[in-house]
Amino acid sequence: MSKPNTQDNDVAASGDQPQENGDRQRTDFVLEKFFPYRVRVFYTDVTNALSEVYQRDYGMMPAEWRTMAILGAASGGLQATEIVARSSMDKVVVSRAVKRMEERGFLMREANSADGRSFLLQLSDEGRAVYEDLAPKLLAVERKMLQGLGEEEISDFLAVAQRIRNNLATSSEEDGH
Amino acid sequence: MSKPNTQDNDVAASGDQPQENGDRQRTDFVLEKFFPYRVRVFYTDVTNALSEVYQRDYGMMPAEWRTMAILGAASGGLQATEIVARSSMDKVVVSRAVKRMEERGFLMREANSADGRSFLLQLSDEGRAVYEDLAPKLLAVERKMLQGLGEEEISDFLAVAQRIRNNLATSSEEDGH
DNA sequence: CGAAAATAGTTGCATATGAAACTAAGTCAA
DNA sequence: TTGACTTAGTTTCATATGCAACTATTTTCG
Repeated sequence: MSKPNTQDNDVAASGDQPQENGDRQRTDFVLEKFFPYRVRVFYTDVTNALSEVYQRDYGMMPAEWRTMAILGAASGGLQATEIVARSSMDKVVVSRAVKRMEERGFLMREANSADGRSFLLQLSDEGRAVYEDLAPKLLAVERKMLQGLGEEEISDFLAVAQRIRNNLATSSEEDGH
Repeated sequence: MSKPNTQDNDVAASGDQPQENGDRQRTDFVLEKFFPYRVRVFYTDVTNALSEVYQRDYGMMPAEWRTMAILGAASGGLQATEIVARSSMDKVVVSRAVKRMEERGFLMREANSADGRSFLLQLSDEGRAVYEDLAPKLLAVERKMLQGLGEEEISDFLAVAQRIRNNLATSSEEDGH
C-alpha cells in the first residue's frame, strides 16, 4: 500500500472482482451502516459539545484549548515538542496555537537555556485563570456525555477503540491471516 | 470573540471541589485521560485508514467519497439534499463535492422536472466503476479494523456511542438529574 | 575538530472549511 | 393573483489546515 501515486488508476482495468455482466452489480455498501461513518458521526457530536464551550466562552479553537489543557496540568515550562507529543497534534498546529495564545496573553514563552532551538512555555496568570474556568466546565461536559454509563461500559468501550487502533496499526501483510 | 455572555465566571468561585488554600488549585484535568480526547485519537486513526485508500487511488476527498457511497447505493437519481441528510455533511461541502465529481466525470446532474431548484444526481458509468472498485476496498478496511471483535462487542460499542450522543442531545436542563 | 545529519520551530502555499449572504424556484395564504 | 415565506443550491469571504521548504541550533561521529 505504498504506491506513491498511481492516481489515474484506469478504472476499467482494476478489476479485482468478476465483472459479471454489463448489468449493475450492486455492491452492498450502505453508508449509514458503515462502521467508520458511525464513528465520524459520533466523534462530531462529542467534539462539538466541547468546542461549543471554549469557543463560545473564549473564542478558542481546539488546538488552543488542547495546548492550554496540557500546560495547565504541567508544573514547570514545557517545550512545544512535548505538547505535540502529548496532544497528538501536528507541530504546525501547535506552533500556531502557541503564537495565538501568546498574542492573547494566555501564555508566556521564555528562551530555553538548555536548548537554543526551543522555548519553555507556560500559562500566564490570565491563561491559568481561563484554564481554571474551562477545565471544570469541560469535565462537566464529559460527565454529561457519560451520564448513566457504568465504569465498565466505559472501559470496555475504550478497550474496543484501542483494539481497533491496534488492528489498523498492524501492517496489512498479516491481516489476511 | 469577545464575551457575549455572563461567562466571566469568577474563577475562584466555581468550587465544586474543596478550595484548600489560596495556592494553585490544580484542577485535575489530564488531557490524555479525557474521554473526548481519546475519542478524537480513535477517530483520527479510523478516518485516516479510509481516506488513505480513496485518496491514494483516486485523489478523492472524504466528502466526495461519501457522496459517491450514497449515490452508489441508490437506484435512481438523488437530490443533493438527500445526500446532505444521509451523510450528515454540510450542504456547502456536498455542493462542492458534487461539482468536483461532475468535473471529473464521476457523476451526472440532470434537471429535476419535479422541482426546478434541484437536480437529480447519479453516478456516471465511470463513477460507478470507481465505486465498484472502492466500496469493496473500504469494506475490507472496515473488516480489518474490526478484526477479532465479536458481533456483540461491536454492537455494544455502537450502543454506547449512541447513548453518549443521546446524552449530549439532551438539553442541559435535565442533566443535573 | 568540523561536516553531515537530526531536531525545534516557523513560514509559504495551496487547498479545505463553515457561516452567512445570495439567487432562483416553489409554497402558502389571504 | 400577489406578496411573504421557505427551500435548493451556489458563491463569497475569512479562517483553518497540512505539507514541504526553510532557519537556526544541536548532535553525531569520522
